Amino acid sequence: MKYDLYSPESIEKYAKQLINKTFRDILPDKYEEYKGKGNLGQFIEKYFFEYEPNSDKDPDFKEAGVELKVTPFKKNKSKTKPYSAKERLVLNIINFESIIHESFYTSSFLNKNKLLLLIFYLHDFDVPNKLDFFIKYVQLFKYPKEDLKIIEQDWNKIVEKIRLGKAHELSEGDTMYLGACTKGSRKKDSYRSQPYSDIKAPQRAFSLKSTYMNYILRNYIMKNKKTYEPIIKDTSILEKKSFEDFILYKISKHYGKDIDTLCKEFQVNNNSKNKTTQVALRILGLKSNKAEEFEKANIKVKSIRINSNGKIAEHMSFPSFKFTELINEQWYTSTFRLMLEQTKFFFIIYKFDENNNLILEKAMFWNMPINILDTEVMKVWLKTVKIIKEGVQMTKIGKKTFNNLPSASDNPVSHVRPHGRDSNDTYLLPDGRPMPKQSFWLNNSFILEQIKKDE
DNA sequence: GCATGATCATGC
DNA sequence: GCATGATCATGC
Repeated sequence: MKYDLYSPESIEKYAKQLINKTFRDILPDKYEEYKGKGNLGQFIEKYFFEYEPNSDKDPDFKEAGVELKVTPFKKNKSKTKPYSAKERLVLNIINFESIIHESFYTSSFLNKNKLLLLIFYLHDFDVPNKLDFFIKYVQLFKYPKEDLKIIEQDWNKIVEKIRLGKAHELSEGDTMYLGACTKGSRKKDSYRSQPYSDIKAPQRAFSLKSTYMNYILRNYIMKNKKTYEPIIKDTSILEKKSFEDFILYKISKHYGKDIDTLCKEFQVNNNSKNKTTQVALRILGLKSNKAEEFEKANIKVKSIRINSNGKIAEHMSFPSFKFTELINEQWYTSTFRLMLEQTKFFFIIYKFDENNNLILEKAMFWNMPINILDTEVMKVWLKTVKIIKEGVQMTKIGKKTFNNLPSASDNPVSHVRPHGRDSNDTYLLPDGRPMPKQSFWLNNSFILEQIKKDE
Protein backbone atom coordinates (compact mmCIF):
# COMPACT_ATOMS: atom_id res chain seq x y z
CA MET A 1 0.00 0.00 0.00
CA LYS A 2 1.26 3.44 -0.90
CA TYR A 3 -0.22 5.00 2.23
CA ASP A 4 -1.32 3.88 5.68
CA LEU A 5 -5.09 3.41 5.63
CA TYR A 6 -5.33 4.16 9.33
CA SER A 7 -3.35 7.38 9.34
CA PRO A 8 -4.80 10.71 8.15
CA GLU A 9 -1.28 12.17 8.05
CA SER A 10 0.01 9.36 5.89
CA ILE A 11 -2.88 9.84 3.47
CA GLU A 12 -2.21 13.56 3.40
CA LYS A 13 1.49 13.01 2.80
CA TYR A 14 0.79 10.67 -0.09
CA ALA A 15 -1.73 13.13 -1.54
CA LYS A 16 0.72 16.01 -1.41
CA GLN A 17 2.47 14.43 -4.38
CA LEU A 18 -0.43 15.81 -6.39
CA ILE A 19 0.67 19.39 -5.85
CA ASN A 20 1.58 21.16 -9.10
CA LYS A 21 0.35 18.25 -11.18
CA THR A 22 -2.55 18.31 -13.59
CA PHE A 23 -5.25 15.70 -13.59
CA ARG A 24 -3.87 14.43 -16.87
CA ASP A 25 -0.52 13.75 -15.17
CA ILE A 26 -2.26 11.24 -12.91
CA LEU A 27 -3.88 9.32 -15.71
CA PRO A 28 -2.02 6.01 -16.03
CA ASP A 29 -0.84 5.22 -19.57
CA LYS A 30 -2.61 1.93 -19.83
CA TYR A 31 -6.02 3.36 -18.92
CA GLU A 32 -8.52 4.58 -21.46
CA GLU A 33 -8.81 8.33 -21.78
CA TYR A 34 -10.95 9.59 -18.95
CA LYS A 35 -14.20 10.82 -20.41
CA GLY A 36 -14.35 13.93 -18.27
CA LYS A 37 -17.81 13.00 -17.09
CA GLY A 38 -18.51 12.74 -13.43
CA ASN A 39 -16.33 14.77 -11.17
CA LEU A 40 -12.65 15.19 -10.65
CA GLY A 41 -13.02 13.80 -7.14
CA GLN A 42 -13.95 10.40 -8.52
CA PHE A 43 -11.04 10.67 -10.91
CA ILE A 44 -8.58 11.14 -8.01
CA GLU A 45 -10.16 8.29 -6.07
CA LYS A 46 -9.89 5.92 -8.97
CA TYR A 47 -6.55 6.76 -10.52
CA PHE A 48 -4.54 8.22 -7.67
CA PHE A 49 -5.74 6.44 -4.56
CA GLU A 50 -6.84 3.44 -6.63
CA TYR A 51 -10.15 2.63 -5.03
CA GLU A 52 -13.63 2.58 -6.54
CA PRO A 53 -15.72 5.66 -5.75
CA ASN A 54 -18.65 4.97 -3.43
CA SER A 55 -21.43 6.89 -1.76
CA ASP A 56 -21.13 5.29 1.64
CA LYS A 57 -22.39 6.68 4.89
CA ASP A 58 -18.80 6.45 6.05
CA PRO A 59 -15.97 8.74 4.97
CA ASP A 60 -13.94 7.77 1.92
CA PHE A 61 -11.04 6.60 4.09
CA LYS A 62 -13.15 4.88 6.66
CA GLU A 63 -10.39 3.64 8.97
CA ALA A 64 -8.70 7.05 9.17
CA GLY A 65 -12.01 8.94 9.23
CA VAL A 66 -10.97 11.12 6.31
CA GLU A 67 -13.36 12.39 3.63
CA LEU A 68 -11.72 13.31 0.32
CA LYS A 69 -12.86 16.55 -1.30
CA VAL A 70 -11.57 17.87 -4.60
CA THR A 71 -12.67 21.44 -5.10
CA PRO A 72 -11.88 24.37 -7.43
CA PHE A 73 -10.67 27.86 -6.75
CA LYS A 74 -10.22 30.71 -9.20
CA LYS A 75 -8.13 33.78 -9.81
CA ASN A 76 -9.76 37.21 -9.41
CA LYS A 77 -9.01 40.57 -10.93
CA SER A 78 -8.98 42.08 -7.46
CA LYS A 79 -5.55 42.78 -6.01
CA THR A 80 -6.68 42.58 -2.41
CA LYS A 81 -8.49 39.26 -2.93
CA PRO A 82 -6.48 37.53 -5.67
CA TYR A 83 -8.19 34.13 -5.22
CA SER A 84 -11.64 32.83 -4.32
CA ALA A 85 -13.25 29.45 -3.89
CA LYS A 86 -15.11 28.81 -7.12
CA GLU A 87 -18.09 27.19 -5.49
CA ARG A 88 -19.61 25.88 -2.31
CA LEU A 89 -18.32 22.50 -1.09
CA VAL A 90 -21.12 19.97 -1.38
CA LEU A 91 -21.13 17.34 1.36
CA ASN A 92 -23.58 14.51 2.03
CA ILE A 93 -27.20 14.47 0.90
CA ILE A 94 -29.79 15.20 3.54
CA ASN A 95 -32.14 12.31 4.16
CA PHE A 96 -35.26 14.13 5.35
CA GLU A 97 -36.82 10.96 6.77
CA SER A 98 -33.94 9.80 8.94
CA ILE A 99 -32.23 13.04 9.95
CA ILE A 100 -35.09 14.00 12.25
CA HIS A 101 -33.99 11.19 14.57
CA GLU A 102 -30.36 12.33 14.69
CA SER A 103 -28.49 14.69 16.95
CA PHE A 104 -25.47 16.70 15.85
CA TYR A 105 -22.52 14.97 17.50
CA THR A 106 -23.66 11.52 16.35
CA SER A 107 -25.11 12.74 13.05
CA SER A 108 -24.43 11.18 9.68
CA PHE A 109 -23.12 14.60 8.62
CA LEU A 110 -20.41 14.73 11.26
CA ASN A 111 -19.61 11.03 10.93
CA LYS A 112 -18.77 11.54 7.28
CA ASN A 113 -17.36 15.05 7.22
CA LYS A 114 -15.49 15.79 10.43
CA LEU A 115 -12.06 15.53 8.88
CA LEU A 116 -11.65 16.60 5.27
CA LEU A 117 -8.73 16.10 2.94
CA LEU A 118 -9.05 19.20 0.79
CA ILE A 119 -7.55 19.12 -2.68
CA PHE A 120 -7.78 22.54 -4.28
CA TYR A 121 -7.26 22.85 -8.01
CA LEU A 122 -7.08 26.07 -9.98
CA HIS A 123 -10.00 26.40 -12.35
CA ASP A 124 -8.63 28.24 -15.37
CA PHE A 125 -11.35 29.69 -17.59
CA ASP A 126 -8.98 29.78 -20.55
CA VAL A 127 -8.32 26.05 -20.41
CA PRO A 128 -10.97 24.00 -22.22
CA ASN A 129 -10.29 20.56 -20.71
CA LYS A 130 -10.68 20.00 -16.97
CA LEU A 131 -7.89 17.44 -17.09
CA ASP A 132 -5.38 20.22 -17.67
CA PHE A 133 -6.21 22.09 -14.47
CA PHE A 134 -3.44 22.21 -11.87
CA ILE A 135 -3.77 20.91 -8.34
CA LYS A 136 -2.24 23.54 -6.08
CA TYR A 137 -3.03 22.67 -2.47
CA VAL A 138 -3.53 19.47 -0.51
CA GLN A 139 -4.34 19.72 3.17
CA LEU A 140 -6.27 18.03 5.97
CA PHE A 141 -8.93 20.29 7.37
CA LYS A 142 -10.70 20.07 10.68
CA TYR A 143 -13.23 22.73 11.66
CA PRO A 144 -11.83 25.18 14.18
CA LYS A 145 -13.66 24.96 17.50
CA GLU A 146 -15.44 28.29 17.09
CA ASP A 147 -16.61 27.34 13.60
CA LEU A 148 -17.84 23.92 14.67
CA LYS A 149 -20.08 25.56 17.26
CA ILE A 150 -21.73 27.67 14.57
CA ILE A 151 -21.94 24.68 12.23
CA GLU A 152 -23.74 22.82 15.01
CA GLN A 153 -26.24 25.67 15.29
CA ASP A 154 -26.67 25.66 11.52
CA TRP A 155 -27.26 21.92 11.50
CA ASN A 156 -29.87 22.23 14.23
CA LYS A 157 -31.62 25.02 12.36
CA ILE A 158 -31.84 22.92 9.19
CA VAL A 159 -33.13 19.87 11.06
CA GLU A 160 -35.61 22.01 12.97
CA LYS A 161 -37.07 23.26 9.71
CA ILE A 162 -37.49 19.67 8.47
CA ARG A 163 -39.16 18.77 11.77
CA LEU A 164 -41.61 21.61 11.19
CA GLY A 165 -42.56 20.12 7.82
CA LYS A 166 -40.77 22.88 5.91
CA ALA A 167 -38.10 20.97 4.01
CA HIS A 168 -39.41 22.61 0.82
CA GLU A 169 -38.66 26.05 2.29
CA LEU A 170 -35.02 25.34 3.14
CA SER A 171 -32.64 27.99 1.85
CA GLU A 172 -28.93 28.61 2.08
CA GLY A 173 -29.61 32.02 3.54
CA ASP A 174 -31.16 30.37 6.61
CA THR A 175 -27.81 29.43 8.05
CA MET A 176 -24.25 30.73 8.44
CA TYR A 177 -21.46 28.36 7.36
CA LEU A 178 -23.27 25.08 6.78
CA GLY A 179 -25.95 25.40 4.15
CA ALA A 180 -28.66 23.16 2.75
CA CYS A 181 -28.07 23.53 -0.97
CA THR A 182 -30.12 21.96 -3.74
CA LYS A 183 -28.51 19.03 -5.43
CA GLY A 184 -29.67 17.39 -8.62
CA SER A 185 -32.13 18.48 -11.23
CA ARG A 186 -35.12 20.70 -10.60
CA LYS A 187 -37.44 18.35 -12.42
CA LYS A 188 -40.46 17.34 -10.39
CA ASP A 189 -39.50 13.67 -10.32
CA SER A 190 -36.31 14.43 -8.41
CA TYR A 191 -38.29 15.93 -5.54
CA ARG A 192 -38.33 13.96 -2.32
CA SER A 193 -40.95 13.28 0.33
CA GLN A 194 -40.50 14.73 3.80
CA PRO A 195 -41.75 13.38 7.15
CA TYR A 196 -44.05 16.15 8.43
CA SER A 197 -45.63 17.45 5.26
CA ASP A 198 -47.19 16.13 2.08
CA ILE A 199 -45.34 18.73 0.03
CA LYS A 200 -42.43 17.30 -1.93
CA ALA A 201 -39.13 19.11 -1.48
CA PRO A 202 -36.14 19.43 -3.81
CA GLN A 203 -33.31 17.13 -2.84
CA ARG A 204 -30.78 18.95 -0.68
CA ALA A 205 -27.27 18.35 0.54
CA PHE A 206 -25.22 19.86 3.32
CA SER A 207 -22.64 22.24 1.98
CA LEU A 208 -20.00 24.63 3.18
CA LYS A 209 -20.96 28.00 1.74
CA SER A 210 -18.66 29.51 -0.83
CA THR A 211 -17.89 32.45 1.46
CA TYR A 212 -16.83 29.99 4.14
CA MET A 213 -14.72 28.16 1.56
CA ASN A 214 -13.10 31.50 0.70
CA TYR A 215 -12.09 31.84 4.28
CA ILE A 216 -10.69 28.31 4.44
CA LEU A 217 -8.77 28.90 1.22
CA ARG A 218 -7.31 32.27 2.14
CA ASN A 219 -6.59 31.72 5.80
CA TYR A 220 -6.00 28.03 6.40
CA ILE A 221 -4.72 26.92 3.01
CA MET A 222 -2.91 29.94 1.56
CA LYS A 223 -2.16 31.15 5.08
CA ASN A 224 -2.85 34.80 4.52
CA LYS A 225 -2.15 36.76 7.63
CA LYS A 226 -4.81 39.38 7.09
CA THR A 227 -8.02 38.28 8.72
CA TYR A 228 -10.99 40.22 9.92
CA GLU A 229 -11.80 40.75 13.53
CA PRO A 230 -14.25 38.22 15.01
CA ILE A 231 -17.30 39.36 16.96
CA ILE A 232 -17.27 36.28 19.17
CA LYS A 233 -14.02 36.46 21.07
CA ASP A 234 -14.94 33.73 23.53
CA THR A 235 -16.57 30.61 22.08
CA SER A 236 -18.24 29.72 25.37
CA ILE A 237 -20.77 32.47 24.62
CA LEU A 238 -22.20 30.16 21.97
CA GLU A 239 -22.94 27.47 24.56
CA LYS A 240 -25.78 29.55 25.93
CA LYS A 241 -27.01 31.54 22.95
CA SER A 242 -27.12 31.17 19.20
CA PHE A 243 -24.88 33.52 17.24
CA GLU A 244 -27.86 35.49 16.00
CA ASP A 245 -29.45 35.77 19.43
CA PHE A 246 -26.20 36.97 20.92
CA ILE A 247 -25.81 39.69 18.27
CA LEU A 248 -29.41 40.83 18.65
CA TYR A 249 -29.07 40.85 22.42
CA LYS A 250 -26.07 43.16 22.22
CA ILE A 251 -27.80 45.59 19.89
CA SER A 252 -31.05 45.49 21.86
CA LYS A 253 -29.34 47.08 24.85
CA HIS A 254 -29.22 50.30 22.82
CA TYR A 255 -32.74 50.31 21.42
CA GLY A 256 -34.45 53.65 21.87
CA LYS A 257 -31.29 55.75 21.73
CA ASP A 258 -31.03 58.46 19.08
CA ILE A 259 -28.28 58.52 16.48
CA ASP A 260 -26.48 61.57 17.92
CA THR A 261 -26.17 59.92 21.31
CA LEU A 262 -25.00 56.68 19.72
CA CYS A 263 -22.41 58.45 17.56
CA LYS A 264 -21.01 60.16 20.62
CA GLU A 265 -21.05 57.00 22.73
CA PHE A 266 -19.28 54.91 20.08
CA GLN A 267 -17.12 57.67 18.59
CA VAL A 268 -18.59 57.49 15.13
CA ASN A 269 -18.39 60.53 12.86
CA ASN A 270 -21.88 62.03 12.88
CA ASN A 271 -21.46 63.32 9.33
CA SER A 272 -20.64 59.93 7.91
CA LYS A 273 -23.22 58.62 5.49
CA ASN A 274 -23.03 55.10 6.84
CA LYS A 275 -23.03 56.12 10.51
CA THR A 276 -26.15 54.03 11.17
CA THR A 277 -24.31 50.87 10.15
CA GLN A 278 -21.09 51.91 11.83
CA VAL A 279 -22.80 52.42 15.16
CA ALA A 280 -24.22 48.90 15.07
CA LEU A 281 -20.80 47.41 14.31
CA ARG A 282 -19.19 49.39 17.14
CA ILE A 283 -21.88 48.10 19.50
CA LEU A 284 -20.76 44.61 18.52
CA GLY A 285 -17.24 45.57 19.60
CA LEU A 286 -15.74 45.86 16.13
CA LYS A 287 -13.10 48.44 15.35
CA SER A 288 -13.51 48.11 11.58
CA ASN A 289 -16.56 47.72 9.37
CA LYS A 290 -15.90 44.05 8.68
CA ALA A 291 -16.57 41.09 10.92
CA GLU A 292 -14.99 37.71 10.43
CA GLU A 293 -18.23 35.84 11.05
CA PHE A 294 -20.17 38.06 8.65
CA GLU A 295 -17.59 37.49 5.91
CA LYS A 296 -17.59 33.73 6.39
CA ALA A 297 -21.37 33.50 6.55
CA ASN A 298 -22.07 35.99 3.75
CA ILE A 299 -24.05 38.27 6.03
CA LYS A 300 -24.67 41.71 4.55
CA VAL A 301 -25.46 44.64 6.80
CA LYS A 302 -28.25 46.92 5.58
CA SER A 303 -29.50 49.97 7.40
CA ILE A 304 -33.15 50.91 7.09
CA ARG A 305 -34.88 54.12 8.09
CA ILE A 306 -38.57 54.18 8.90
CA ASN A 307 -40.31 57.55 8.68
CA SER A 308 -42.43 58.87 11.53
CA ASN A 309 -45.52 57.89 9.51
CA GLY A 310 -44.40 54.26 9.78
CA LYS A 311 -43.32 53.85 6.16
CA ILE A 312 -39.90 53.23 4.69
CA ALA A 313 -38.92 56.04 2.34
CA GLU A 314 -36.34 54.20 0.28
CA HIS A 315 -36.28 50.95 -1.65
CA MET A 316 -33.29 48.66 -1.16
CA SER A 317 -30.69 48.62 -3.93
CA PHE A 318 -28.37 45.89 -5.16
CA PRO A 319 -25.38 45.99 -7.49
CA SER A 320 -26.11 46.97 -11.06
CA PHE A 321 -26.16 44.36 -13.79
CA LYS A 322 -24.78 44.28 -17.32
CA PHE A 323 -27.62 43.97 -19.84
CA THR A 324 -25.65 41.73 -22.17
CA GLU A 325 -24.75 39.33 -19.35
CA LEU A 326 -28.20 39.27 -17.79
CA ILE A 327 -29.93 38.07 -20.94
CA ASN A 328 -27.64 35.04 -21.12
CA GLU A 329 -28.49 33.85 -17.63
CA GLN A 330 -31.07 31.31 -16.55
CA TRP A 331 -33.28 32.18 -13.58
CA TYR A 332 -32.23 29.34 -11.27
CA THR A 333 -28.55 30.04 -11.74
CA SER A 334 -28.86 33.79 -12.20
CA THR A 335 -26.64 36.21 -10.29
CA PHE A 336 -29.60 37.90 -8.63
CA ARG A 337 -31.28 34.66 -7.54
CA LEU A 338 -28.07 33.15 -6.17
CA MET A 339 -27.29 36.35 -4.30
CA LEU A 340 -30.73 36.44 -2.67
CA GLU A 341 -30.69 32.73 -1.93
CA GLN A 342 -27.23 32.67 -0.40
CA THR A 343 -27.13 35.95 1.47
CA LYS A 344 -28.27 36.51 4.99
CA PHE A 345 -29.10 40.13 5.75
CA PHE A 346 -28.54 41.94 9.01
CA PHE A 347 -31.03 44.78 9.15
CA ILE A 348 -30.32 47.73 11.41
CA ILE A 349 -33.60 49.56 11.69
CA TYR A 350 -33.92 53.19 12.72
CA LYS A 351 -37.10 55.22 13.03
CA PHE A 352 -37.69 58.98 12.95
CA ASP A 353 -39.71 60.11 15.95
CA GLU A 354 -42.16 63.07 15.89
CA ASN A 355 -39.27 65.48 16.57
CA ASN A 356 -37.32 64.12 13.62
CA ASN A 357 -34.77 62.36 15.80
CA LEU A 358 -33.44 59.16 14.31
CA ILE A 359 -33.93 56.41 16.90
CA LEU A 360 -32.41 52.92 16.89
CA GLU A 361 -35.52 50.78 16.78
CA LYS A 362 -34.34 47.21 16.31
CA ALA A 363 -32.02 44.81 14.55
CA MET A 364 -32.94 41.56 12.85
CA PHE A 365 -31.53 38.86 10.63
CA TRP A 366 -33.45 38.20 7.46
CA ASN A 367 -33.19 36.16 4.32
CA MET A 368 -35.40 36.01 1.28
CA PRO A 369 -38.12 33.36 1.69
CA ILE A 370 -37.62 30.80 -1.06
CA ASN A 371 -41.30 30.70 -2.03
CA ILE A 372 -41.29 34.44 -2.72
CA LEU A 373 -37.97 34.23 -4.51
CA ASP A 374 -39.18 31.62 -6.97
CA THR A 375 -42.52 33.30 -7.63
CA GLU A 376 -42.64 37.12 -7.46
CA VAL A 377 -38.93 37.84 -7.85
CA MET A 378 -38.72 35.33 -10.66
CA LYS A 379 -41.55 37.10 -12.49
CA VAL A 380 -39.74 40.43 -12.29
CA TRP A 381 -36.48 38.87 -13.40
CA LEU A 382 -38.03 37.04 -16.37
CA LYS A 383 -39.92 40.16 -17.43
CA THR A 384 -36.73 42.22 -17.24
CA VAL A 385 -34.85 39.75 -19.44
CA LYS A 386 -37.72 39.63 -21.91
CA ILE A 387 -37.91 43.41 -22.22
CA ILE A 388 -34.16 43.77 -22.69
CA LYS A 389 -34.18 41.07 -25.36
CA GLU A 390 -37.08 42.69 -27.18
CA GLY A 391 -35.51 46.15 -26.88
CA VAL A 392 -36.04 48.54 -23.99
CA GLN A 393 -38.26 51.52 -24.73
CA MET A 394 -36.80 54.78 -23.54
CA THR A 395 -38.77 58.02 -23.50
CA LYS A 396 -37.15 61.33 -22.71
CA ILE A 397 -39.34 63.72 -20.72
CA GLY A 398 -37.53 66.86 -19.64
CA LYS A 399 -34.24 65.89 -18.09
CA LYS A 400 -35.36 62.36 -17.24
CA THR A 401 -35.45 59.30 -19.42
CA PHE A 402 -38.22 56.86 -18.57
CA ASN A 403 -38.16 53.17 -19.46
CA ASN A 404 -40.53 50.21 -19.55
CA LEU A 405 -38.60 47.88 -17.22
CA PRO A 406 -40.63 46.45 -14.29
CA SER A 407 -41.42 49.28 -11.86
CA ALA A 408 -42.23 49.22 -8.15
CA SER A 409 -45.94 49.45 -8.87
CA ASP A 410 -45.87 46.37 -11.11
CA ASN A 411 -44.88 43.87 -8.45
CA PRO A 412 -45.18 43.71 -4.62
CA VAL A 413 -41.62 42.51 -4.03
CA SER A 414 -39.06 43.74 -6.53
CA HIS A 415 -38.47 46.15 -9.38
CA VAL A 416 -35.77 47.57 -11.64
CA ARG A 417 -34.43 51.10 -11.35
CA PRO A 418 -31.36 53.10 -12.35
CA HIS A 419 -28.30 52.57 -10.23
CA GLY A 420 -25.17 54.27 -11.42
CA ARG A 421 -23.01 57.26 -10.66
CA ASP A 422 -25.28 59.47 -12.74
CA SER A 423 -27.34 59.26 -15.90
CA ASN A 424 -24.16 59.21 -18.00
CA ASP A 425 -22.96 56.10 -16.24
CA THR A 426 -24.18 53.53 -18.74
CA TYR A 427 -23.91 50.00 -20.03
CA LEU A 428 -24.68 48.99 -23.59
CA LEU A 429 -27.96 47.28 -24.42
CA PRO A 430 -27.79 44.21 -26.69
CA ASP A 431 -28.87 46.45 -29.60
CA GLY A 432 -25.93 48.78 -28.95
CA ARG A 433 -27.72 51.72 -27.35
CA PRO A 434 -26.25 52.97 -24.06
CA MET A 435 -28.59 52.98 -21.06
CA PRO A 436 -28.01 54.27 -17.52
CA LYS A 437 -26.89 51.33 -15.34
CA GLN A 438 -29.81 49.53 -13.76
CA SER A 439 -30.19 47.17 -10.84
CA PHE A 440 -32.82 45.06 -9.13
CA TRP A 441 -34.31 46.61 -6.00
CA LEU A 442 -36.51 45.26 -3.24
CA ASN A 443 -39.64 47.34 -2.70
CA ASN A 444 -39.79 49.39 0.50
CA SER A 445 -43.31 48.09 1.18
CA PHE A 446 -42.06 44.50 0.96
CA ILE A 447 -39.17 45.19 3.35
CA LEU A 448 -41.59 46.79 5.79
CA GLU A 449 -43.87 43.76 5.60
CA GLN A 450 -40.92 41.44 6.34
CA ILE A 451 -39.84 43.58 9.29
CA LYS A 452 -43.36 43.48 10.73
CA LYS A 453 -43.47 39.68 10.38
CA ASP A 454 -40.48 39.48 12.69
CA GLU A 455 -42.35 41.14 15.56
C1' DG B 1 -46.74 61.62 -0.53
C1' DC B 2 -45.90 58.33 -3.96
C1' DA B 3 -43.32 56.71 -8.09
C1' DT B 4 -39.33 56.68 -10.48
C1' DG B 5 -35.21 58.72 -12.29
C1' DA B 6 -30.78 60.76 -10.64
C1' DT B 7 -26.99 61.21 -7.79
C1' DC B 8 -23.99 61.18 -3.58
C1' DA B 9 -20.37 59.13 -0.50
C1' DT B 10 -17.38 55.71 1.12
C1' DG B 11 -14.05 52.22 0.72
C1' DC B 12 -11.17 49.50 -1.79
C1' DG C 1 -11.76 55.27 -10.63
C1' DC C 2 -15.13 52.07 -9.85
C1' DA C 3 -18.48 49.29 -7.20
C1' DT C 4 -21.86 49.48 -3.94
C1' DG C 5 -24.78 51.06 -0.29
C1' DA C 6 -27.49 55.00 0.65
C1' DT C 7 -30.10 58.90 -0.35
C1' DC C 8 -31.87 62.99 -2.97
C1' DA C 9 -35.08 65.30 -6.35
C1' DT C 10 -38.86 66.14 -9.34
C1' DG C 11 -43.40 65.73 -11.28
C1' DC C 12 -47.84 64.22 -10.74
